[in-house]
This record gives sequence, structure tokens and C-alpha cells, in this order.
Amino acid sequence: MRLSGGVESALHCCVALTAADGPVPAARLAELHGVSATYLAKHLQALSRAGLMHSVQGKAGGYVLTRSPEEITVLDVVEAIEGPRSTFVCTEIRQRGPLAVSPDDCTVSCVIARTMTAADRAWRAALREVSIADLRSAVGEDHGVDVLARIGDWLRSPLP
Amino acid sequence: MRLSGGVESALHCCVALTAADGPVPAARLAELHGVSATYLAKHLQALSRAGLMHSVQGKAGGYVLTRSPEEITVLDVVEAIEGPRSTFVCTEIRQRGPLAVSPDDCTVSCVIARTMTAADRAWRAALREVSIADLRSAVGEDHGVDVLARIGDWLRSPLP
DNA sequence: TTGATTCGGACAACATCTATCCGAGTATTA
DNA sequence: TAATACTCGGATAGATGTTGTCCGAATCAA
Ligand code: SF4
Ligand code: SF4
Repeated sequence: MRLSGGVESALHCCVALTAADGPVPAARLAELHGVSATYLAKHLQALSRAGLMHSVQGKAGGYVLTRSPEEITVLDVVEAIEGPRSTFVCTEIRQRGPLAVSPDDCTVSCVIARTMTAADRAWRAALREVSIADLRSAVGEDHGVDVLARIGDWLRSPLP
Repeated sequence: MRLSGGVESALHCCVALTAADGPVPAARLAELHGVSATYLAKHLQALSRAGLMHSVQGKAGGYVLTRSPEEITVLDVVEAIEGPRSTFVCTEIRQRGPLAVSPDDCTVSCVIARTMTAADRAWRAALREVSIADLRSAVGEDHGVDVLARIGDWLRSPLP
């Protein structure tokens, strides 16, 4: 029950992309964050499949956010990386064993599944409340308002 | 990011134990639920280590709940199986790369970690609201009030 | 004292996550 | 226009954690 580490990288990349005007290659984002370039590319592909960003191929290509930062929630990123499946999967234990209840009495999911699903929804609701724009402004408050500008400049600067 | 399947079995066992007066062996609980006996034993050991139930060895031994069902929450069971660690682990990406922030500016956890931790707390809070007693009463409402009595009778009946 | 029965932790098989590689495709540019 | 350099994309191995199993040590009833 550990969240994939790629979620953290993906969120950082989304925030960094808000500071860039043009497309940014995956290799550049990986160097900025000090992570594996090839592995980060895999996660960026997942974000692209989910429609959060679209890729531009060719010499000056890279990734660009499709929507405005206010329209992308943390939940969108998490579900793009982890998949939309719920954390709890029911195996219908109540229909097994010597005292199994008949499938006719299982029209509604049982109380255990209901409890787990409710908790899962609460988790997702908390993630949906925060947008990439919120993250960006909070980063500005924590580390100075010019940190985004510095990131933008570094992304535009040519590689040595 | 899938919850361990053992959580489901463990919760069912806790509810079943509220219907039994004396200790119940792991093998009996496994047969009742139609799951692997040796694997269920592993999870019951975890619950025992967490102090939710205590084991009685010997001929008429088994597992007994230590507290009343009202005093055991679903969160207690989940944390006993999954471990108390948070779902999100921070790797301090902001301290890496060419624009790394100095550790002096990292006295407080960053906004991404704060968001993830808040969502994790919401998930745990939802699980803490439901007790084993709540599950038991809900099972009675869903499948008839006598289902608990039938489970208790079956647990007491001798093996063929 | 005997003996059957139980738990407890140590041991493989499987799945998932992590990390990597090279080919397909496109805008640049001479 | 044709060569070219750069990009993404999915297919491919390795590490980690989960699932499932086994047998020995301890315990209580007879
Ligand atoms: S969690 Fe609920 S629905 Fe799933 S097997 Fe258990 S009783 Fe059935
Ligand atoms: S910026 Fe936040 S989530 Fe990212 S590494 Fe730093 S503390 Fe962790």
C-alpha cells in the first residue's frame, strides 16, 4: 500500500511546466529534478495518455500542458499514474464457505466494501481540492516568488 | 497502490469472532470464509502483534478479541495488516538538480507532501469512524439478525 | 506423562513497481 | 527538397513487495 514514487516526479513536472512557455523535453525535466530520464519519460507518457499534457515531436519538441493550471487537480495526476482503479478490491468472501449467503442477497455491496469505498472517496476528494495552480503559488510562498522565474529561465537556457 | 487483500479477510474474522464466546482456531476461521488457512494465519499473527486479539495455545486454543467490538476500529485492522507507514513517501526532489534549494530552506515539508499527507489523514479518519461493532450490526441488517447466531453456532460445532 | 492441537516465524512463487533500451516519427536547416 | 538531428513511444530486464506455503516450538487437555 505505497503510492508509486512516480507521482511525486509527475507533480513536480507539472509545476515546472507552468513556468515554461514552449515545449520542454523529458530529458530536460529529468535533469532539473535529478531523476532518471528514461523512467520519467514513462510517467510523462502516462500523463500524455490521460490528456493532461500533449507531446510535440521533432527538434524543438517536448511536453506542454493542455489545460490551464487551475483546471488540473492533483487527483488527475495521481489517477493518470496509478490508474483509476479503487484501492480496495472486493473478492466476495461472503459468498464462500459453508455459511455462504446466496448471490440473490448480494444485490448491494456489503458494509466492509462500503466502508472502504467511502474512505477511498474521502481520499480522492481531498486530492481533488488542490490544483496545480495551488501548488505553484504555495511553492512561491515557501521558497520565494522568484523561484518559478528561475525555473523558467533555466528551462529556456541552452544545454552546454 | 492496491490495498492488501488480507485486510478483507481480517475484517471478516473480527466480525466472526464477536459471535464466538471462546477461542477460535485460525483453521476454523479460514474454512468459514473459504480462504487459505496458512495465509490467513499470517494475517492473524499480525493482528495479534498489534494487540487487537491475543492467542491461546494448546488443544482448545485459538484467537480471542482483546477489546470490545466498540473499541476496535477498521483503521486499527488496516494499520495492523498494512503497517502504520503513510501511503506517500517524500524523496526530497527539491534538494536535487541544478536548482536545488538548500536544506536550510526545507525546515517545513513542501506543499506536495502536505497535500498528500492531508489526503492520507482524511482516508484514515474515515476508517476510524467505523468500528467492528458497527460492521456487525450492519451485517445483521443486510442479511438478517440471525446470521451472527448461525456463525456462532457453526464455530462452536465440532469438526466432522 | 502423554499426546494432540495450536501458534509462530522462516521459506518459495508470484505480481507489481522501477529502471532501461532502441526504433518510429517530425520540425529544423542547409 | 533531402539530409539531419532531435523528440516521443512502446517493448524489454531488474528490484522490491505481496501472496501463498511449510514445518518446528510451545501450550493446554486428558
Ligand atoms: S468485503 Fe463485503 S462484499 Fe467483499 S467479500 Fe467481504 S463481505 Fe463480501
Ligand atoms: S518538493 Fe515536496 S514532495 Fe517533492 S521531494 Fe520535496 S518535500 Fe518531497
